Amino acid sequence: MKNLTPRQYQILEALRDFLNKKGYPPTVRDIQRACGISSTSVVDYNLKVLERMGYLRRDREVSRGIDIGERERRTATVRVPVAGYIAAGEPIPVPTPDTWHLEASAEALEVAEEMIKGREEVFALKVKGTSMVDAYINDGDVVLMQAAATANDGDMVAAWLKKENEVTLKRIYREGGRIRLQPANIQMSPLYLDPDEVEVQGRVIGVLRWLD
Amino acid sequence: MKNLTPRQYQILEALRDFLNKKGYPPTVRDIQRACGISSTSVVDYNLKVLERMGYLRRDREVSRGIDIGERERRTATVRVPVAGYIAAGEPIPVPTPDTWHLEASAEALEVAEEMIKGREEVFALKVKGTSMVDAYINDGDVVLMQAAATANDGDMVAAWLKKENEVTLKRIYREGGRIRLQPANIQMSPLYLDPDEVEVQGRVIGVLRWLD
DNA sequence: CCTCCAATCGAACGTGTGTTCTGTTAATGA
DNA sequence: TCATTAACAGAACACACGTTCGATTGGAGG
Repeated sequence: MKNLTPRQYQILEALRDFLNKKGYPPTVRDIQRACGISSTSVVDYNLKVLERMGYLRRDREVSRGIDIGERERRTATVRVPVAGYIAAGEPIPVPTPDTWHLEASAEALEVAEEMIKGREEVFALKVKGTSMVDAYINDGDVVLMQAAATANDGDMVAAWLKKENEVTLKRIYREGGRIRLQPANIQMSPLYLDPDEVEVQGRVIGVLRWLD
Repeated sequence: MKNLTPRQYQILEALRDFLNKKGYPPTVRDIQRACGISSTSVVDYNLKVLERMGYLRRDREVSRGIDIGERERRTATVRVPVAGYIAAGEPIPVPTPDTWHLEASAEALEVAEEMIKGREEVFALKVKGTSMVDAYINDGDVVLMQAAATANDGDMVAAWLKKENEVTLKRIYREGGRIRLQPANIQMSPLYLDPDEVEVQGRVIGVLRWLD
């Protein structure tokens, strides 16, 4: 996304503040006052820029006719079930459609919408052990996954290596009749395997780490 | 709560509809049109009644100054300013109270409350380069920091090494008159330094990583 | 019959508010 | 050096919009 100028950011902040506090959008002059701008035309000018950039929607000739996207107004957070642990020596516990909504008792995680970006069937796994360090993932980290049996070239996936009896997180590439698994750590060498030796268990969306 | 007359119910419905559709509240005349009422004063009259009954809040003399209480703003999510980049060769740009809500952060990040846990003065930095790999942090990751000039033993901190002219992320321990900086990677050896060679720039709260 | 009052209507008033127009300034590039 | 453009200032315009006021209607209660 494009960078905002300080003024644009300032106006967006003022907009959100006003909306939060009052419950309805500000007028051009409300924004002008909040930002210490000396002319309404400056506000109008920047609002037009922000609209062109997609940060908001305006209705012309309408007082307070500013609409910040739904995304920003509502709870931008999603509950993600924690399906279990991910470790080197065992396949990851991918939730099935049956178990998917039975997660009431199980653990869940509150994740910002920004992390998920509207994806469905997302779950989380806690990393056990240090076998993922070549993906810069440490013991105790949380991995966000999307259930998927297939993946596109370049996707970071959880791959079950049947022969080695081991799960690993690597970027996947199809090359000729083989599959290349590329570690995030570029100093490490890729793995070349036959398609029937690898089973994609899910796509890796992101990584979360807490430090206390 | 008391029963609504058909007219009041009708007006409330029109209000919600408009708000959902447009993103901002309607004017008196918008409601009038939507309800097929022939006078604005009728709308005004009924809005006053509804306000007295607590169904909404109005700001007088303000166009579209209607606030339905329904928009509950439970912030299970927190906006965190992105202060800039963190790289090996330069100190991190810690926001000062002046720049906190201003130009320094042209960007912001939506983060789940769970990540912050109520902490104040939290900001984010984008990692540039691979100098933090010994903390399992890769190029492009986002580090959540809490502004702090001091730290407790065991805290993960952003430490500015004056002699080396370099910032690093390590756990800090005071041992005797010296300071031990312990990499997250236990295979790497700790650094021992004099207190005046180290400047704590902030505490590391967490790490975020997106994979696309 | 009457009064009382909630609910509505139509019109008018004053100002809040989006918009536009004319300039000015600073930065950029040919 | 001049032309171009983004960003801003100040003033003015037109009308959208909240408010108010007088009048009417219809029902409830005496």
